[in-house]
Amino acid sequence: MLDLFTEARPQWSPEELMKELGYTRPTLYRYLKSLKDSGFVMPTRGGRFALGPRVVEMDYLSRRSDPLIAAATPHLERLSAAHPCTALVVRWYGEKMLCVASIASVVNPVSSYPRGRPMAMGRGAIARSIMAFLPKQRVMPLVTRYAADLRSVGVGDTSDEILAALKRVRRAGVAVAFGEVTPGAVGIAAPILDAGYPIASLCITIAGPHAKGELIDRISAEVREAARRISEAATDGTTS
Amino acid sequence: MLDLFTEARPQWSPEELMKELGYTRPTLYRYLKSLKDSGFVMPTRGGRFALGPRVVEMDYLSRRSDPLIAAATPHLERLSAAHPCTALVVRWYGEKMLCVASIASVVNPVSSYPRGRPMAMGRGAIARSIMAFLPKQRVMPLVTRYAADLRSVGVGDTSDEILAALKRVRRAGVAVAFGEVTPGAVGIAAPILDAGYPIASLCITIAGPHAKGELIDRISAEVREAARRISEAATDGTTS
DNA sequence: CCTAAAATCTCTTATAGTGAGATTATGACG
DNA sequence: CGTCATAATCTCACTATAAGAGATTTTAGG
Repeated sequence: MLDLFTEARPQWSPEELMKELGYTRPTLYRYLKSLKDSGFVMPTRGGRFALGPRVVEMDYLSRRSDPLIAAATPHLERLSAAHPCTALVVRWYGEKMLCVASIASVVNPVSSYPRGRPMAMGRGAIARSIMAFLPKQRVMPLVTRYAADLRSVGVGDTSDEILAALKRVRRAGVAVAFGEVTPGAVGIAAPILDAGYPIASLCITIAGPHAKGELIDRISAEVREAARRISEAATDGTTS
Repeated sequence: MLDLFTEARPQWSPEELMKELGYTRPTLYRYLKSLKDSGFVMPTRGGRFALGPRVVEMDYLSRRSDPLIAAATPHLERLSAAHPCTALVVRWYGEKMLCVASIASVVNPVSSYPRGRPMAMGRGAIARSIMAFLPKQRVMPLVTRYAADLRSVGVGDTSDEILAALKRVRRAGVAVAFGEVTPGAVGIAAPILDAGYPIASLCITIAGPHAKGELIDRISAEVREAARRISEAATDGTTS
């Protein structure tokens, strides 16, 4: 039932939920009461329901306890102060990627990445920086699944070409993408690793006019170094 | 099971969960798999589990679709720009209060209120601004339940005294609290109403040295007016 | 106060879950 | 690569809980 609450449709009436889920009235009300009592949904105006306070609370708990966020925040602050950009960390959950922390140093950033925003796997520097470090058997299914996207943004036309491109990213330790997600924006991302396995990516996204040749090299080096330090800190912190 | 993930204990191993919940291994693993598949929990280092991406995603959905946040954000920006403070909106969920939006204009605010942080009901300007506008039959149980807190912060020693103090808040349209939640901090809060019923509170919390007599009056007027406008905008928006 | 709609209750019938014990999968170590 | 200990899953008999039709109660609006 909770999956029905989306960006496109954040509120549902009991009648609508009954129809959509195929339950009778007593059953639907029993589920609704259960979700209400636990705080996952709450009534809103007009007799409808929306996601409730428990969701807000749980995200707070998640955010407060994530060692990755603790380790990354100083770097996000530093990078966003040094460049007119948005600095963000995106976690890789094995099947999806979500932004978990972001700081913007420009008022109306060319790209907006609040926490919780999903990211597309087939395009952009973030996705590529993660794919480049996945083991062969984990990356092959993703390459196959997102082949069309990868082709359309010019990564490569065949699996071999795509894997060669990923190998170059792996060697460089950083991925750079021009306008793949947001027209006019440059994305520069490096993976955050846990024992060599990518769990997240640190990215700077900056408006095209600000980012040229030598500056991209400089930012790339800063992002790669910051990602390396976050990798160390986030995994050390958990171990101790 | 999800209630076990707290600020004090954000990670649990399957063995610990088995003991705490009293389930056998197959049952515990079946629940764990179900929560993993739906994204509510995720594995972390050392074979333990923490709250997962679904939580982060759902909070994003909640935040994006909340008309109260859309209506309040410009006011939070304006108020925090005008004073060296933290401006925040706290939602009242009938049994608990959570901060849902906050903007700080000082680097190390005397009080920190990120989204999702729970608030105490028995003390502070926010709680009082909400209680003052609740119908008699809703506020009486709260007055009884939090009598000790209300006494300890000087609101009143008896129910009658407490109700009289709440009546004054209601007449003023704003509650002011000195150091009740955070020593040295002044809180100034006004309720956000939906058809006369309080659903949230707009608050400014500011360091004591910055907040004296005439300035408190001025800020009070600004907060009251902003809360009134948010009340209008948030309920109009939902209706249309 | 009345009425329509929202919400809950009762109880028969249907469906799903728990856990003991067995088995398989995985990871660490030599 | 093989071994071993632990993590994780499977099977199935027994137990527990849920769904929904129809009735009833509660709530909200006029």
